[in-house]
Amino acid sequence: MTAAIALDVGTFAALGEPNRLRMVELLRGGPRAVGEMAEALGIRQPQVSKHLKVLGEAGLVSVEAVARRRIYRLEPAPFAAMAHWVDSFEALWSQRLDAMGDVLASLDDA
Amino acid sequence: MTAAIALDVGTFAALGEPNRLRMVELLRGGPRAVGEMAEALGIRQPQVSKHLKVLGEAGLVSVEAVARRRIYRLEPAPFAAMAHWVDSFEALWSQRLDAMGDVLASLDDA
DNA sequence: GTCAAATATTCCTTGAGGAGAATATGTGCC
DNA sequence: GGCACATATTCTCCTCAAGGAATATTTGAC
Repeated sequence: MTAAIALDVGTFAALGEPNRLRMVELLRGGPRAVGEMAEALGIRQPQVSKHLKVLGEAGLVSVEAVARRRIYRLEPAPFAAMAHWVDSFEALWSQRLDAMGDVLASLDDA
Repeated sequence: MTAAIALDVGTFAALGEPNRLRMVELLRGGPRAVGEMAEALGIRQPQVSKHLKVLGEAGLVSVEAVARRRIYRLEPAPFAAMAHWVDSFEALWSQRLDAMGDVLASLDDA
């Protein structure tokens, strides 16, 4: 029995800041060094480091030192936890999607 | 082709507050009036109303007036958007889960 | 060891947001 | 119309977090 990974509020709090969400979207394309992210996002390096610290404390990213650069990558666990959590809300929209299906069908007919 | 519902940072920001997350978890069990939520969570009514306002502005809840009470319920759309978004990260952990599968298998053996 | 590149940390200022208390608004009841 | 219940709004205080600028730290190159 896989103990469901607990979802932390901190995950949402960390992602609830625009620049941090952008950073996560960027890291979605693969690991990056701090400087690359700063340039790609048009944010000053210190801010990037600070946001990475927050993301790290939330467990969303991990670091690997390569030469004098630090490569950050997304950490799967919190995302898996989020997926599990939000999927448990599926009952919320599944019934409504039935009704919405009719609407979409009628649109397809047009 | 279903136009993917855009995920808003505000969704995370709204859920990134402990009491608001608790309120969402509570509403997960069905629609509730303000007073019920206040009592169930041990939060004063004005705070509940304020948090509901934030949740409403983020599109996470909707209201229905019944007599002199206001029934709040979860709104499916943002949760569906979150589910879609977080699922797009699946590639992140799917490979690692292969490796993790071996670990889990070895644990099962023990 | 010295210098330069890459990143982290500190200090400061400012603004946003949450809690508490009081009050306003709305709505049904008689 | 007046009253009581349910909810929303306002105000104040306070804490925290984000951005900017400067600086410290680490590490590689020579």
